Amino acid sequence: MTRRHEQVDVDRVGVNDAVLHYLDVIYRLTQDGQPANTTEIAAKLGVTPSGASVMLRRLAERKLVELTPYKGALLTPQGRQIALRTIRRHRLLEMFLHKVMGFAWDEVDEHAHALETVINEQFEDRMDEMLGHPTRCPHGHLIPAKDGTLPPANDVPLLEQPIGTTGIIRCIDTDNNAWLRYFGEQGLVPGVQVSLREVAPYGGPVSLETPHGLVILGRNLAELILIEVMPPEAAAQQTTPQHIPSGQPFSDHR
Amino acid sequence: MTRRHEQVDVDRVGVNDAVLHYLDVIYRLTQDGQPANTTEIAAKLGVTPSGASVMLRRLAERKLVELTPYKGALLTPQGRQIALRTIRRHRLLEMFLHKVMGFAWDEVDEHAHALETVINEQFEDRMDEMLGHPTRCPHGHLIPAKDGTLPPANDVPLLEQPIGTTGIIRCIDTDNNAWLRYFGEQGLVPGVQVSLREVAPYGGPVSLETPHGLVILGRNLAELILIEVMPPEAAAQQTTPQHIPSGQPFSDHR
DNA sequence: AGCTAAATTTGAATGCAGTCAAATTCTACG
DNA sequence: CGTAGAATTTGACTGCATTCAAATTTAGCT
Repeated sequence: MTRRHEQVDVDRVGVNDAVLHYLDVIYRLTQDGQPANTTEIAAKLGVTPSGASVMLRRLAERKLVELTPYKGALLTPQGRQIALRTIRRHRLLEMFLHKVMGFAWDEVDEHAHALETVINEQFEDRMDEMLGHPTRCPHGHLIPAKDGTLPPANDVPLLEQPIGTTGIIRCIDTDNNAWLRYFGEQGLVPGVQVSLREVAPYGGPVSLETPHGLVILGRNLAELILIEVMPPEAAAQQTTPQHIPSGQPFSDHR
Repeated sequence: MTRRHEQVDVDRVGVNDAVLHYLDVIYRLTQDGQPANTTEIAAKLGVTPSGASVMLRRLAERKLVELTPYKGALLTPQGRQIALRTIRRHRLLEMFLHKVMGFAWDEVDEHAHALETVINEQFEDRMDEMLGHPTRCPHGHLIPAKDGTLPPANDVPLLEQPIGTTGIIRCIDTDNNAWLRYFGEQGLVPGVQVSLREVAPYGGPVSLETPHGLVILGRNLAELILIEVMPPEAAAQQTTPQHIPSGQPFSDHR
């Protein structure tokens, strides 16, 4: 009966599936620093705004969110801690589903979502161990450490770089599975080297050079690519990708 | 939106976590053909008998159990189908947790229980495939096939055999984790060859010969061992086990 | 500043799984 | 065969997440 010293006493009554999903969604919506508004939260969770409103009040009573009525919700440090734990589990699960079980990267989110609130610490740790303590999910999002800190990263949006920039794709920042599948088909996955060739004006398409050839992407998709910029010298010589994760990491199934 | 042709339309509204756990428990309690009584069901689920009583009425309304008030509950064919699906998922999960993730056989039930109502068909199929379509869980219980049939088996209780009988352990029929751990320590796991040496009278201890030597077990534990009897000729020569699953299938962890 | 439209909250209600206490039914035994 | 004690069900209630409809607040525009 000794109390384990986790950061937050998550086992306290009242932190259940629903609460975890709310905190998860609020975390994602507040990453820009702005409070998450009720309608957005409701939409992400597939409930009505009135339902979300009621639930937000409950979360505020439990000191998991800081709620300014009619304005929006931010996470308290406690709420953030719990959210980060769920997100850690979600992303570890995605990695596990992809690397160990061979699910495609556009399939893992659905499964991980169902499992993230159900697995326990032992399961979490075992996945982490099996995967060699990964720092990113298959899409490239950072996996929070157990203490709630995020590993360092210097990802920048590809489209915010000057023409001619070369870098390694670090993240495809979307949860749209159809788009993910398309990115995969184009060879645009984390670890692959890309160079920004051309950006057509007035929201027009974007030309990228990849090891597999030239790729033309709509602006909306290209915006989702985050890279780590390579210094020009390094960019000049190296042309092979080092990693090639993809929708199909193994060979024998699906 | 085409409707998949599963046996039972489980996706119909009203089959949720709680229902699945009830059906699972009722299935186990009615395997002897006798109706499961309310108090037993309640105890297995950790709820009060009154709560279970109410839920049983609901399950009867949904035609998942056949309820005779004050007598007990049996599963309808529909209910059995759904229960078997959950049990299949539970046992596949146990196998997965043990073989793929390296959990000890006394740890897998807890995790599998949490996950069994959450995973979907795709996940189930993927595990099945990865494991090579196993027919038994780590403890030796049969894994129902997708169509709800049980694979053939000729397991018999070791203690119902005459002294001198030799066989292969097929199942350790308990969900008591402490006992499972002890069985594992004694080398009494599915696949291992045992011979029944001696049964002390008046409920006394039982002596077994295993590849690792002589084991003395209490009657209550020995009763849980199911074997497949070997013909005497075969029993005479072969002394090495062929399988050796155990709490620790891998070498590099835990 | 006023007004309208959108966002948000409130209030009343629902469905579900559970509790407790009281009433009912069953069963086994003298 | 009657009755005590156990098992079971019923009834009234709770907590939670949800819904819908109505009320309220906010924000944008002229």
